[in-house]
Amino acid sequence: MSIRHGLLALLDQGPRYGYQLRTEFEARTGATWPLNVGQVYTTLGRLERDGLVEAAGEDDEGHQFYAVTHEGRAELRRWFDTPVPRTNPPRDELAIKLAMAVTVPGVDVAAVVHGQRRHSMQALQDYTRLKGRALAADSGSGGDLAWLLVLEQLIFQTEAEIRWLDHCEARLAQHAERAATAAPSGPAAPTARRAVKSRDRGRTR
Amino acid sequence: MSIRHGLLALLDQGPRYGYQLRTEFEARTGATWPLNVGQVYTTLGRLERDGLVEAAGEDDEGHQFYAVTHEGRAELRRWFDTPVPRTNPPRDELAIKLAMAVTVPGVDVAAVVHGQRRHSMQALQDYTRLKGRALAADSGSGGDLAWLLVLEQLIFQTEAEIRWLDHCEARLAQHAERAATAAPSGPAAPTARRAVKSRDRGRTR
DNA sequence: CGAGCGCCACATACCCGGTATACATACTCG
DNA sequence: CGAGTATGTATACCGGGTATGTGGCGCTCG
Repeated sequence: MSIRHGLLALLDQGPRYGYQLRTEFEARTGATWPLNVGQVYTTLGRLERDGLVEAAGEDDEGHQFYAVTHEGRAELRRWFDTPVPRTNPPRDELAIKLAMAVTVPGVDVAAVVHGQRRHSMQALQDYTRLKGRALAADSGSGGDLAWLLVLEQLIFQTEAEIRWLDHCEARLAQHAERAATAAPSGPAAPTARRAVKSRDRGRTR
Repeated sequence: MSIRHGLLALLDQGPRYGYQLRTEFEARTGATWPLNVGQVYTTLGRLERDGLVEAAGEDDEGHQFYAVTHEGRAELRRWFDTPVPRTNPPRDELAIKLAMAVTVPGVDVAAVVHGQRRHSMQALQDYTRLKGRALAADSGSGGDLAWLLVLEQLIFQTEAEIRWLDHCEARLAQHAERAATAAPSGPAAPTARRAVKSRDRGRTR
C-alpha cells in the first residue's frame, strides 16, 4: 500500500498527471526504488476506482490530470496518523534463507553468511558514498531532505544487517561447540528431525 | 522469490505434501510470517510448471507428495551461493512515508516520527520477550536455532529503525534551525517546489 | 450419542506490486 | 536528415498476499 499512499500524498500538493508523479516520486526516493511508470497508471486507476482521486481534465497538451477527492484527503490523513505495523513486518528473504540454511543438512552456512556479509558491506559503502555526494551537492540550505533521510534509512538497515550476520556467526560457532562437547564422538541426532506435529510455538496475537 | 526457494529447501530434505510444508515453514519463521496455506499450493504448482519439482505419488491417505528434481537442486544451490541483492532492497513503507511527510506541507512530521517510535518500541519489546521465552524453552542443546535467528533479525532491524527515527528527529530540528537563521523573518521559500525538470540525481549502476 | 467445534488438507478467486513492452510524439545532436 | 533520447500513456503478465470455500476426521460436552 505504500505506492498508493505515496501518490496520494504527491497529489495532495495539487493536480498532477501520470508521468509527473513518477518524476516527483523518484526525486524523493531516488535511485533506490526506481518506480516503473506503468505502476503509476494502474495505481491511479485503482485510486480513481476507490474514489480517492478523480480526473481533473486535460491541459492543452493532452495530459490527463488527477486530483485528490475529499475522501482521498481523509485517507491520507489516516495514513500519516497511524504508524506502519511492525508486528508482522514484510518477509525478509535473507532471514528466510538463513533459517533454511541452518535447517537443511548439507549447506555451508558459514559460507552463506560470509558471502552475504561481503555483499552487504559493498552496499553500505555505496550508500555512504551517495550520502556524501548528497551532502556536498546540498551544501546550502537543506534542499533534498527526503532523499537524505531515505539514504540514511538504508544505511541504518544495512548496518543492522551486517551486525546481525556477525551475531549469527558467533551463535553458530557457539552452537557447534556445544554440540561437540555434548556428544564428543558422533552426535546423537545432528539434525534431529522434529516430528511434524511440533507446531504451535506461542503465537503473537 | 523467497517462498519459492524456501519450499524448495524444505523439499530438499525429502518428499513432502502441501500442508506439511506450511507446518515446517512456520516452525522456522514462526509467528512473524505466518504462511497462508493457499500460497503453498499455488507455489508448488509454479515450481512443478518450471520443472524444479515433480509429483511423487500419494500415500494411503491421499496426500499428494512432491519431490525436488535435479534442476530444482541446482536452483537451490544457486540460491544459497549468491547473496540476496541489497542494492535495490524492497520498498520500505516507513521510509516512503517520512519522505512524503517532509515534502508535502501541512503534515506534522514530528508527530509521525513519535507515533511510529512508540509503536516500534512496543514491537521491540514483544520480540525481546519472545526471545526470552525461546531461550528458556530451549535450555538444552539448540533445538530451534532457526527461529532464534529470525527473532534476532527482527530485533536488530527494529533497533535500527528506532535509531533511525531518533536520527530523523535530530535532523529535522537542525533543519528547522538552519531555516530560521537563514531567513529570520519569513523563510524565502519554505517548501521550495522544485521544477519538475529536476530529475536525474546520480543513479547507482 | 450426536451436534458442534476445531484441526487437517486442498483449492480457488481476487487484489496489489513489479516488470516488460508496445506505441506515439518531440527534441537534439552528429 | 536520421538516430537516439526524453516525454508520455497504456496494457499484459507474473509472483506474492489474503480471504474464502469445501470436505473429512476426531474430540468434547451437553
